[in-house]
Amino acid sequence: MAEYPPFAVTVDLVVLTVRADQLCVLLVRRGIEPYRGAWALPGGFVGIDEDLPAAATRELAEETGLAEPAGHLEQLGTYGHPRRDPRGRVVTVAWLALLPDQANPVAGTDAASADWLPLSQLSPGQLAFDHDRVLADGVERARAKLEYTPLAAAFCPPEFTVAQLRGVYETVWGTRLDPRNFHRKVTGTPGFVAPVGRATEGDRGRPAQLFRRGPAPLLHPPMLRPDQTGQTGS
Amino acid sequence: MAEYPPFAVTVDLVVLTVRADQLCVLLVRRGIEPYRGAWALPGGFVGIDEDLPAAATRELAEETGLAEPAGHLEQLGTYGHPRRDPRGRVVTVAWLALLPDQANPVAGTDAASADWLPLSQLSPGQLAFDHDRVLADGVERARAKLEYTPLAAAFCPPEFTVAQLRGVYETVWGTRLDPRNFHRKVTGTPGFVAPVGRATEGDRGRPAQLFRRGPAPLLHPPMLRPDQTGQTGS
DNA sequence: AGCCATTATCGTCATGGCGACGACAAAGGG
DNA sequence: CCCTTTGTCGTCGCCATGACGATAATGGCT
Repeated sequence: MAEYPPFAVTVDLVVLTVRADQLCVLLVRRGIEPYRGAWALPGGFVGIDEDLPAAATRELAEETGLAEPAGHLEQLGTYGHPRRDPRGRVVTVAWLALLPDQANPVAGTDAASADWLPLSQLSPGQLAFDHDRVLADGVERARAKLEYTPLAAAFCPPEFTVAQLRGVYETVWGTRLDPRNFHRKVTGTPGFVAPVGRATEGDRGRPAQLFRRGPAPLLHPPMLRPDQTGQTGS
Repeated sequence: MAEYPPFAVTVDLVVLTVRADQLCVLLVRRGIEPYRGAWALPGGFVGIDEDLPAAATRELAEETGLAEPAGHLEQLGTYGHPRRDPRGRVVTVAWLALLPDQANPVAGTDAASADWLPLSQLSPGQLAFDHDRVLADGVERARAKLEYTPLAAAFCPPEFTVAQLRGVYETVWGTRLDPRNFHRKVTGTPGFVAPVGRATEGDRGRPAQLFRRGPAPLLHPPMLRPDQTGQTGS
């Protein structure tokens, strides 16, 4: 194999969460060159005997301090432009993680500091390497997957209300959804959510029923995103 | 960079086409170890200065003799189990290609012979490396994408009839679709297909209108797959 | 030529999901 | 005790869809 071009292989993570009605991404501030001082997606090199999902899970645990008990992790795509890293030929396998807002301490295991940044505060060209595009692809994937999978629940704690779930959709899609129709849709789609039997207490307004993720892997029919065709004036 | 584990990076192609009412995949017979004599997905090593999409396009051109004029090519996923290749640590970026049945000569640029094989004739464990799984993922992706994209047209020549398009769906999904409802759906979804203005001649039955691919990147609403819960007699 | 098989295309009708919205239930705060 | 807030259930009309029937336009056959 020595006759073939040697590559370095890394994993990078697009870790998304919803907190305070904002879609946020986990970013680290780079402590070394290149792009020293810039924000970047968390990630690292894959060990020579390490499987790719294992590397992604390991990095996620290192950066967030949790072993993905809840949430969701899937492969997003691979990016390998010859000059994406000035140090040499690095191919990175990007992963998308959706996590509930667990107020992670995000203790930087590495020297770099990490933090949740709202997507609305990020401007293009702000991230190191090609991470702007990776992040954009991840967000796009997340938005699309909310339509036809029950993955919105990955942003919620194990038990959640219909309103919390609706809040996830509204935040990720940037739209408003009718509470009554949303309630009908969620509770009416088989396998989307499963009732716990208990209700919230202590909040404002009428207590809400608690639910868990249902067993359905896909939403049939899908959750429809409202008409996004701008045109404010009807 | 020499301090980081060296990987070999390859691209592998899942090239699908529809011919004779069969979903077929382009496979090559391996001429060297490992897996000598076994069928495998076409692919090869990525050049040290070569971009990943460029490598995929190059391999596709080498194996099929065409520069992807029609059809569709997208990244499928990356597979990198530490022992997927006995020769060493090889990470492969798999790509999915959908092509019209152009009766490609499939002149083996490499010494290996290549051919179209119907999926129905393949049994699990028949392909080299982890290509069984890569192929399964590719087919699954293709089936899913027919639902919400106009990509079925990628299996057709530049100009095609509604019936040809329906045949693609029926073959890839393994179902039957009502010709009248399908016609209404296809011609009624904006941007799915664009009428050419001419019609076929010389075939059996009434001449059919010719269409081209429309500009829509997504199908709204999606093409629904018939209830697959049918317990067939088998 | 005439009939028929074949394929393409248009219509009709009932059903079901969804958007818009009204109504009621169940809590807390003044 | 009323009012506000939030959750849940119902109703109505529209539209896309599945299940057909009907008609149009060809080729093949006798």
